[in-house]
Amino acid sequence: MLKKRNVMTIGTLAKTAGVGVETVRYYQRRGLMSEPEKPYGGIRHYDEQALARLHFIRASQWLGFSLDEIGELLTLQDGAHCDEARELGEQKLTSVRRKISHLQQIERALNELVQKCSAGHGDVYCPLMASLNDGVEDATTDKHKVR
Amino acid sequence: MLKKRNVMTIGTLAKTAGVGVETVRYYQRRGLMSEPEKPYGGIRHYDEQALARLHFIRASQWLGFSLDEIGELLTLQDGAHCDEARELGEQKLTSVRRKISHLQQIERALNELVQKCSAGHGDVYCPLMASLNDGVEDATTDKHKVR
DNA sequence: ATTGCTTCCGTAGTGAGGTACGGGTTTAAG
DNA sequence: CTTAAACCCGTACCTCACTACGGAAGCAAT
Repeated sequence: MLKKRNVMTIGTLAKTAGVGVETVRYYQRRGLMSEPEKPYGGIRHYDEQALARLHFIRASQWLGFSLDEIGELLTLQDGAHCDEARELGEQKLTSVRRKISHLQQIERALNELVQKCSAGHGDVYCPLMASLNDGVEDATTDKHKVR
Repeated sequence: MLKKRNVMTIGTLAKTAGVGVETVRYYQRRGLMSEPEKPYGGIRHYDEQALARLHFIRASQWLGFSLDEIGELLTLQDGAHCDEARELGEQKLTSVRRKISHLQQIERALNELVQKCSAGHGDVYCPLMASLNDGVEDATTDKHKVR
């Protein structure tokens, strides 16, 4: 007797993977997961592959890939496209590094402003506000778009 | 004769500040800028204060403040609320630091994966893909929500 | 058999920060 | 005087990743 191992409903699948039912359905609509055929009049069941797919998606998301990019990664699943996968990884790495250095600039500027505020100053005057009014002295004088 | 210095239309104002006209109008709707009274049947004009306000908003945004937070900062404009402003700055600083360290974890994980891919490996197998399938070994074994 | 939780399915709403559209008025240039 | 820009205004739409809603039907326990 073949025990169909770990057959799950969508609810169980979602809970096991730590996502919401709606999220699974959303991934299906996005084409990131397939919808299993449903036995006539009944309820779809999901197996470990579906669970693995969900894990794949969440792991990729954690690395900063968007759902569109994850769709692309999924087409490289067979392991025969390592170069393409690495390329995507490298692009993401570059963008992560850009974000880090942008945030570090902000960190420096903000830290300086907060320090100045903390160092008690005499009168009715706030260094932080003053800087916001005059333009924050961007540490590297490097103009960045906000978005 | 008083020369009303630098009276601008919304278009000039926007261009000078480097934002779109629609953006200025959007800030007005959000209550971050006031709409000057318009001379009967005519076109509103904006002065240097409006421009300064726009600079304030962009500087604050650059530091990572949301438009809601900027609204709050703007109520502290008189310089008499330095403590509150500093408090907001410190909170933002904390959140910026959290983002940086999160991104640094990602940077480490992604870098490792990309390195492994680059180090030529024999057969049809991709270390990056394998990690996505098995779960990325999060450097600090610290579970993060993706959002 | 009745209650009550799931599932199924489509559609719509959220939040952030805008951007675009369309129709009507001004104003400046030629 | 005519035309082209620029302004006014409200409303709708955009991205991203979900999340919520509502009604019908299935399934599990009492």
